[in-house]
Amino acid sequence: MASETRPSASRRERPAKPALTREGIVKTAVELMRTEGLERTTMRRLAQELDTGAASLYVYVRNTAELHAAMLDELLGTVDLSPSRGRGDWRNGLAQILTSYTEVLFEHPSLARSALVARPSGPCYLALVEALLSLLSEGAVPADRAAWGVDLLLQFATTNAAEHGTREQASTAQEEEEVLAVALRDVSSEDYPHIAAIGADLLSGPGRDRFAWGFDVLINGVLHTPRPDKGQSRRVAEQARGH
Amino acid sequence: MASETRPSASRRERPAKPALTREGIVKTAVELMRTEGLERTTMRRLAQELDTGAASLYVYVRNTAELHAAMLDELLGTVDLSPSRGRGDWRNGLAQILTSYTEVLFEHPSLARSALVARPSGPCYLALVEALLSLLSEGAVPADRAAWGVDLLLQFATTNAAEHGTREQASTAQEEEEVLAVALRDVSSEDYPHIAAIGADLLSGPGRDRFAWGFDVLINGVLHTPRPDKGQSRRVAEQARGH
DNA sequence: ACCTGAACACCGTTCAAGT
DNA sequence: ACCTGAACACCGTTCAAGT
Repeated sequence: MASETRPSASRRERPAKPALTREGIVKTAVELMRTEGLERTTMRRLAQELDTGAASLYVYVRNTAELHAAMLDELLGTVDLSPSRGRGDWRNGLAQILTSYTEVLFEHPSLARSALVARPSGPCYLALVEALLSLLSEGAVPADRAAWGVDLLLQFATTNAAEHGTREQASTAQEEEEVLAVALRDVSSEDYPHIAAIGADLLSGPGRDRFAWGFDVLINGVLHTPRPDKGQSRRVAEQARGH
Repeated sequence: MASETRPSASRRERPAKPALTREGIVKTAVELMRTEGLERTTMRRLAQELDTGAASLYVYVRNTAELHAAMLDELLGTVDLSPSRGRGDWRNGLAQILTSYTEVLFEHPSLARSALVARPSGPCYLALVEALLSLLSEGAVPADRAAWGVDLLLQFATTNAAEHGTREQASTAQEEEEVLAVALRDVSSEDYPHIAAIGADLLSGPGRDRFAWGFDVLINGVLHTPRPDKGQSRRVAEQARGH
């Protein structure tokens, strides 16, 4: 049955076994994650996809954590940073970039989780930070607050993606959310008066609204909160720079 | 050699194999995590500690995720909620509770990570939420903002614990932080002008100061940011309550 | 230098069989 | 009802041996 289009006995349509490269490994890993999820993107499974043994991967990648970091930076390359060049509406630009960032991670919550632990430092991550800083400076946010604020914004967006997000894991998550909803509804108004009074509003609203509100809270907070330790911190920073 | 104090041949000083209970399993798991870390607190290892087979645990616990959730609630029982009863300084009380929460999770970053995914709903978690809500209401924070603000505060504290935190994993984390520090220092000031200008300040300051500043940002932000969707959200909440 | 097979030391979860 | 051993289907990582 159309056997002349099948060039070899190997799986899929890969015609010949391509030479291993770090980049090829990482790209295959991202593709595998897209189709089967991070859970199934194991060294062994990935090696199988590349028609080799798991041990071969260790020539190019130190361990699983490093692989995940490289995959994350690859993924961050798809974040839309173009709003950082639109003059005028810095606040909206920030929201757009963070929304794009969230959307990218939303499809891979487990990778978002690993981003919380292993701080990325690849080129795409740096470009993202640069874009956020440029918009904050356009908004006249003092540089010292912007330095720490970027972290807060990215932490917020990353956590959001790690918490919610799609994939099969969502079924379990939704189940747990229902357990929590029931627990909140059945709460004794004697033991937990405030919870009982607020009730369902603790969980209400679509994620989009909560994200938008949380983003505004952060921006407004940064605008209203000077860094208290300016003198000391500047000294520390200058020491780190070698002054 | 003092063989009369050794009551049986079983491991440790457990004199007789105690009956399995859910509570006993969870407590043993927490103890095991304290001594060997969450990574080694596996079903098999835990069963070994309880002198039984891994399969027996599945009578009391549905799976590993549920075990982790139960362990987390057990741990949350040690968070100091007493500042919620000190009238007057609500803001400081909030900071104290969140600091205690962070400290508890700090010793177990991997559990903090799982708290980001599997929303807890145990009694100790509810008590924590209640304490935070009571202080926010003392501070005259509008109830609708408090409802969403609690989430933001807990998310912030949990993420902080998941990111930093002690244990052996810290060595890898510190290494990655150094990689990032080098990347930031060597950044091209043409490609990344803002990063180059701010430089080391992006990573400067002790975690304590960043936490305190982040907390202030959140509180100030909540105080300055009304929820935009009041009407619709209240309607949804009332529907959920059955009005 | 790169690649491999085999091994080491583990996992979570299920299930038939026992008590 | 509770507990068990054994099995199933996997893991990450290392290492001696090959090319």
